[in-house]
Amino acid sequence: MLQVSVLRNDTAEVKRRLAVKHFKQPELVDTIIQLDDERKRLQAEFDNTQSKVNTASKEIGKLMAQGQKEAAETLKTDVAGWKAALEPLKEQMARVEKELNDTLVLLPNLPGTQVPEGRTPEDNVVVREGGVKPALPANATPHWDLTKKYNLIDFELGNKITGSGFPVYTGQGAKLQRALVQYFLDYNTAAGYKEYLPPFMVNADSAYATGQLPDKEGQMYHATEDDFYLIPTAEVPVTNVYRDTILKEEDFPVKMTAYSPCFRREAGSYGKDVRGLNRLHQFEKVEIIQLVQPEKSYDTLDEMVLHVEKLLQSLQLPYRLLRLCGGDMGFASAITYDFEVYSAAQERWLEVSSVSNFESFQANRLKCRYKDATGKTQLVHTLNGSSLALPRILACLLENNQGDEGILLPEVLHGYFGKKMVVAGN
RNA sequence: GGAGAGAUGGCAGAGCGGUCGAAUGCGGCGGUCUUGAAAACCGUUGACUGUUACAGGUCCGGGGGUUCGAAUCCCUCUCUCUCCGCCA
Repeated sequence: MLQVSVLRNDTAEVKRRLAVKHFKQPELVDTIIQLDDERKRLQAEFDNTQSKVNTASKEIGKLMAQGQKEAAETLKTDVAGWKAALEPLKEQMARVEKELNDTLVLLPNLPGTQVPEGRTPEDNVVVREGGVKPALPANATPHWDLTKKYNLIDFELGNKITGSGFPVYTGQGAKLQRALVQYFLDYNTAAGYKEYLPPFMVNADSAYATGQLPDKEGQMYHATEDDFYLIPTAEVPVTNVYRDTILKEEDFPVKMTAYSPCFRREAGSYGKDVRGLNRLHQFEKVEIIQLVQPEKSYDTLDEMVLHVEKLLQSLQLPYRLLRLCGGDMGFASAITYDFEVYSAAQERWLEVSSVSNFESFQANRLKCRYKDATGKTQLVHTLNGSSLALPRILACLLENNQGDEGILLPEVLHGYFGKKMVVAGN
């Protein structure tokens, strides 16, 4: 959520930047400022009256102590009049504040100046590519056949137990998942990220604080009996570690990493996008999160991008780095980089990581602040990224490394997996 | 699930319905002293809102009520702790 002060400071610039995100209702900016003016006016009026009540109440106390009953009674009559005036003011304030807040949450974060114009994924900018695409024979096997051939994943069994999009990993497949999670976590903690194992369900306050509510309500599974939401990413519970806190300078940088399963309803998805491991309702992911001072957040963003890039390099997968255009970015993000890996048998790029700087947008809802050197409290900047989402990494590892003997894994995984190759059998 | 106790400032811990945004201790910050440090002593130290600045307003787990006035009384919800039961 943006701060009203930002909107007031340079209204025209705010509208220009909202246009980059293809925000349809720039007039809401003016509405918000008007509502905020109204809020202040009502607050001032309310405060003045309340002040009279408070002063008079103290006076009554003194008069009672001195035994001046009748003077006290007179004052009580005055107070009753002021209090009657407070009631409608209170109602108006509540109404205006709700409307202000409801409108404010409709505004997406402002895109940074580096964000390219554009509407669709085609408008994203390729920053750089790395790795080497493997030379596979024309009849290379897609991962959904490889998982069957090597008995790694049983999609039909998942259908029976739960439904489509809930695969069951078996044998070598399950072990490879575990190996990847462990490798990613070790890689992150070695870089100074503190490991968390968070709850996989959150309450509405937490979902609201990171921006899943009210924007993406329909994308989360909701346990209505207890009003809990299954997390769509570890970002939600882990970022909420610092909800309602005030940090000190020496607490920075706050670096956190967490593994979690992620649950997404993915309403509206279909076709080749959902084939095999491409898009699931439950998948595994390891996330990295940082909270930093505002002036450091763009350096931190670069650092996180590099961190993920090196991880991909260590897996020896061909990848590319994209800077997302305004139309393809998330609601809360000021700038987002995506990493895609090349799925050689499908001959398409698959997104495996998304690294974003939210600036103070999330922190404002989180109420996560810090005291700067001058003693002033101000909002922190939050950033996060995937390192990494497992299913598509797995898909690429299988497809790109397939051979007659089996699937040769990158060296970094040999220790974690216990052997070099995925081979036929169970 | 049953019975009881509790929720106060960074922490610990007081708080008769009015003079309580809140004693005291610890911690933090500033100073005196010291070659430096420690100790001791003095001062200072919550958040939000609002104002050019002051003033003012709100906040003692959340919500509601009684009262001229609530941290203090009543209702309710949530959470924590102790005991019992059940349980991976």
